[in-house]
Amino acid sequence: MRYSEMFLPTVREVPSDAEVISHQLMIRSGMIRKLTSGVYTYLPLGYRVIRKFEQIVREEMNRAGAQEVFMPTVQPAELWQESGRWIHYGKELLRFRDRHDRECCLGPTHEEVITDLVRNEIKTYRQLPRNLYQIQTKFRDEIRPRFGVMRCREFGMKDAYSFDVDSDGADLSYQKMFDAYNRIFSRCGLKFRPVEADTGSIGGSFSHEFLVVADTGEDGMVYCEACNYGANLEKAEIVRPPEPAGSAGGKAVAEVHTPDVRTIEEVCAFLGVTPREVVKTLIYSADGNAVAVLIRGDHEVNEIKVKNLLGCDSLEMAMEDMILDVAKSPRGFVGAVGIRCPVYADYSLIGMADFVMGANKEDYHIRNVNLGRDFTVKAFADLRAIRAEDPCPRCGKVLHFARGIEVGHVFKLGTKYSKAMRAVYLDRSGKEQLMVMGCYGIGIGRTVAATIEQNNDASGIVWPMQLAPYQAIVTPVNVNDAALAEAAEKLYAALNARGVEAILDDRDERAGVKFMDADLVGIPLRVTVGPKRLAEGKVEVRIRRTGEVHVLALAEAEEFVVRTVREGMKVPG
RNA sequence: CGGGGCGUGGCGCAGCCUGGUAGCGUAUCUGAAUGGGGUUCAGAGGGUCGGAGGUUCAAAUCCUCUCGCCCCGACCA
Repeated sequence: MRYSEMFLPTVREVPSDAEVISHQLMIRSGMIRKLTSGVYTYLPLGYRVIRKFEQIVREEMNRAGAQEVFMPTVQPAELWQESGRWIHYGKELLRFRDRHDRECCLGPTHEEVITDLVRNEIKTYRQLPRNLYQIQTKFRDEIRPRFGVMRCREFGMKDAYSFDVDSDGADLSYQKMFDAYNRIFSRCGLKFRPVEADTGSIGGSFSHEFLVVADTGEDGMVYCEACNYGANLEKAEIVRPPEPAGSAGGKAVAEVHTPDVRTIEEVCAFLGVTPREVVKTLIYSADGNAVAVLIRGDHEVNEIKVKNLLGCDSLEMAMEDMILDVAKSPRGFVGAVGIRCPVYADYSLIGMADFVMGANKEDYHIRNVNLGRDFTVKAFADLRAIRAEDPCPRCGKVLHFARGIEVGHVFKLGTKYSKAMRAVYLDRSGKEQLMVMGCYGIGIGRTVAATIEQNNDASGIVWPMQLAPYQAIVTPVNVNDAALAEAAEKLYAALNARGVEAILDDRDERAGVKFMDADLVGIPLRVTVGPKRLAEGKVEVRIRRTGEVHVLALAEAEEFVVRTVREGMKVPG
């Protein structure tokens, strides 16, 4: 492509509303433009990268035995009512009515549609397993879109759905997708980790997220280099500590007047104790019912764990009136002794004795509280957020913390949707069985953005060869010099003929401008055709990533570019 | 939705407090020179100051409402 004819508006200045590097660079390099909050247009350069990534995804999905379909964006409410998600999905589901006043939504995901298709068409175990995927636009009415294409409302997603006869089969399908995802992200040259994750609103029995390691990522993860355990912070397990040998504690309970002392810090300062000797009592409203969660003073609650333990749809900190109702005391003085709601204790309570707690009485705390003697709990569970000093739950070694961008998520759904929507088949004995499902997503635009997040420098984007919108750019230093123009033109034609996706920067611009644009846009190889070198029949090939420059005769330069591109495009066996 | 901030030529900003009819940089167009890391000079075009209403002789500036966008929390590919 000739640069002079391209629709490639690069911008020199950093856009004021772009926070993260990938967002800034996607705008500056002319990849995207915003239409409205969380909704973007891909310009030619950006769309080329998208298509390159989609191609990788298709190749790997097909290799893993999945077949491509294409489902609608507009979906009828009935299907969502059937699965139960018309109610449970929440406001991210964009709903509207058509002219006949029928309720519809824009698909934020396609479990309902695919399950409907498959239940209608697949009748026997002979037709299973099947894995169907699509690359399609999703709409999720995010509360707060941000970071450009990273978290937007309308976005491209690859979603695959597997259907198996039983749980073992589903595990196999899951593993195939897991492996395919590893290949996909590896081919993009990404540093990433698959980690155990919460299943959220999709549901199912377990899941893994693929997180691209980046400080700007919205997710936290822990991982263990010794045993390869990895988990999202939301999910990261904490092992149950051993029961203490003897029964410690046993001092008499003592009520203490603690006027206006509410927070853990205030309590500790006032009573001269450490947070490890204090137990926090947090009241939550779980689907409208009060529950108390006990946790050691120096720990934080992981609400997702609480939510999963209770199996509720909504969980929020209780309002003041609910607290007064169950604890007979305002926030800050709540304790478990005599409280009138179910009490759950984090594992950290095991082995604690003679601790401090709210007295359920305004301006009072109590000392020397002991679990079992002074109150009982409904259950002990892992309810707190993991911390740096916690050991790996699998092998006990040191855990590492990192941030990441969730680019993919694989779920073992089990029979959640097949049950709700009656997706059944006949087994060998002619008996009806529920299909066992899995679903597997990859954020297309988000992966591209994550790639930029990991591959950039002060001058701009540094594309890995497999995703580069163009692989090489031929830059005559001055197009008004006939010899330079001609040599560049010939080299450009030769590269194209040999399958290299090249740009000829034939603009009547100064060399500096062309270099800046080529670097910003991130083309992996640049061939500079200048007067001094050309007098000797030579040109320079510069490698964007390393800055390395090779001075080569024209024919050698052509060979070098072709070879480098082919190597970069190699697909791992 | 709660909290914070911003809307002024394409982009980045100043002007607003203390009303007097819009400016800087950059980009764009024309001409000339230049030609290996965003070159230089000369000239030109481009803004109902987010929108509506109000106060005033006079509003980008003050007041009210409204819309949009960004950042911090709950969502997730």
